[in-house]
Amino acid sequence: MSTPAEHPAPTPADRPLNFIEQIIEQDNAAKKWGTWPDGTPRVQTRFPPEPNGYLHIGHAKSICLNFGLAKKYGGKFNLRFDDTNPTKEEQEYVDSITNDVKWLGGDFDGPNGGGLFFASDCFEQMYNFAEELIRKGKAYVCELSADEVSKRRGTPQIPSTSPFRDRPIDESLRLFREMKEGKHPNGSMTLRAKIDLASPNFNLRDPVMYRILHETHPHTGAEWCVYPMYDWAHGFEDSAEGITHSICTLEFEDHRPLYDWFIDAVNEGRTDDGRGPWGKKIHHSQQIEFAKFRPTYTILSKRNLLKMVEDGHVRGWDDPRMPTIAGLRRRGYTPESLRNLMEDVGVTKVESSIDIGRLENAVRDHLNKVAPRAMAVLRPLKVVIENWPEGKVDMLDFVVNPEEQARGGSGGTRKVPFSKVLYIEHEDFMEVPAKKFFRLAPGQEVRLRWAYFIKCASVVKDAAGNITEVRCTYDPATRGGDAPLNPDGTPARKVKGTLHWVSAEHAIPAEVRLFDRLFTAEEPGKRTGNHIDDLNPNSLEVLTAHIDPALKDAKPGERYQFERLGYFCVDPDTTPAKLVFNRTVTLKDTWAKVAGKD
RNA sequence: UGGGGUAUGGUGUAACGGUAGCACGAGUGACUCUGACUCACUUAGUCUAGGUUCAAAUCCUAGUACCCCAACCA
Repeated sequence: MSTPAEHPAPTPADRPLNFIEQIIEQDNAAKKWGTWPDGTPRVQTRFPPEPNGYLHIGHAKSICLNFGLAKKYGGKFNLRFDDTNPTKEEQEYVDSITNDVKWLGGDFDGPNGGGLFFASDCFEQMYNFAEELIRKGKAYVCELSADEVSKRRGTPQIPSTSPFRDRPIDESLRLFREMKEGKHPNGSMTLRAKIDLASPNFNLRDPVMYRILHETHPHTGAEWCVYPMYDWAHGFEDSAEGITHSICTLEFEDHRPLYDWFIDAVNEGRTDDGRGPWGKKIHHSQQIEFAKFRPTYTILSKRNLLKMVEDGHVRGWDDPRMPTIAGLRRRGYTPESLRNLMEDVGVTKVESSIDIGRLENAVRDHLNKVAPRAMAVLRPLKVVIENWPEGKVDMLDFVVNPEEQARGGSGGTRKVPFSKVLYIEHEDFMEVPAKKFFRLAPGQEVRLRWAYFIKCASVVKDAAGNITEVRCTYDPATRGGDAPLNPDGTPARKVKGTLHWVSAEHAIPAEVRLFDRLFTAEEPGKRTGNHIDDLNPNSLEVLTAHIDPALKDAKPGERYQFERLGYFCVDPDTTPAKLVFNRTVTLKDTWAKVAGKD
């Protein structure tokens, strides 16, 4: 199995608090948000994706952050679809997002879960609040087209204008109702908040609250033809769900005044006890912004990811080369490794980029602990053991997880067949060995992992001079891979190199997909403005490997370490007739570094 | 140009007027039946210029660099 042991994600209590935790702890100390029935200070967070694409590694940070906070402070975490724009949203995305959030551990319906929500469930209420704002003189229907609004936008110094700004309340109310009833075409009018047309913050220059969209919505069907804009809707969704800390990314920083303005506008004239002309005050959560997760050699904008899929640069949203959660999962990443990484990079307001190598390290780290080992040869070189009897098969003990063994566990063993004809990795042999190359070479002795010491006797080449076969002898006294012992118990001789191998007649074929990064530039598109120019033409290499027969019935999603090669995950393309593996990541390769220097 | 943000080793992050620390990377070595893992050591930093102070990454002043904002997207 791919996960023999459950490794809880670390919750380092000794780690210094990040700035959001500091805010929360101050709030908790002041009981700013009240308490849960059991007396714990209330903390409620949410992850609010728009269902217009697949989730990616950047979203993973937000999910881990928001869920992590709810868990740490005994609060609740909501999953909420911010589905206010039916022109872009689809059920497929709702499904994939729900799945990905759960997979990552964003347990919105577990013990720290507040539940699953849709912004569209609040449409009725939001609409009523919008009418209230009109009646309070804080919103008006504007009949400017998008183009005209743009033209009248002004500059930082010159205010925007709208000839409809001072239209009578009754007229706005009538028109807004007509908008809702479908009496006006798309784009003919909008509801705008009456804030400040001269504000240096353009978000406050009478932002649009509602636009007309005669469109079917994945969640509400044909019920509505007016849809709320993000700024108007978002604070309400938070309010309705009782969110305490509304965490978003940095680019929303100058939307915060608007976020607050809308809630304050509704609360104007309302009272705590609800005895006033407008009723009871609504909950006003606190927006907090943090910096995105930005890995190198990666694009993350949904638009560009969608284009990669549509233009066929990858095989789909879940292509193992994609930075999507679905892609990473298929590639073999574990939720634990992603959570650990997010914990590791921390939370700040500094726009920083994360070396993509840290992702690779994170998954190596976790898989090293949990992945069972196996042997597989990617690029075979035939080895014939000259002094091995024809037809003889030796079943040797193979330790399934040496890491577990090192930690005091059994590690488990299983049998692996050894016979006269073997395959080793082609690059593990050099006819003229380089400096410090302590693998197989003429006259040189190496260990075959868990098997025997072998020594290279001769090399067979084809007409073109390519090495086709290496002939070796084995030492029967080294069975199991241990050196013969001196009388005092010390090894009689040492070999520097240990190679992985498979028995040619027993090994089974499997398709193995080797991935490299999708882009060759640290910041794709920086050079030419188009990330496609930085695509790595060699991001996928497919070959047929010879693998340990014990993996014959491996199931999609299972993860293994192919010893000395890397971590591999069984791909869903696997059928009973054909195994397919994805290489998640290679092992660290110090030799490659050394060899590369010469 | 107006508004909103952010600057600490190569990277990510701590230090909240009092010894600039941690992690990753990199380098060296040890160990090793995975050139993996593990372990040890080394490496290298407060954007600039002034000022306040016994003492400044931290406070003040003036700069500089980078990011975001003028969708009926979120």
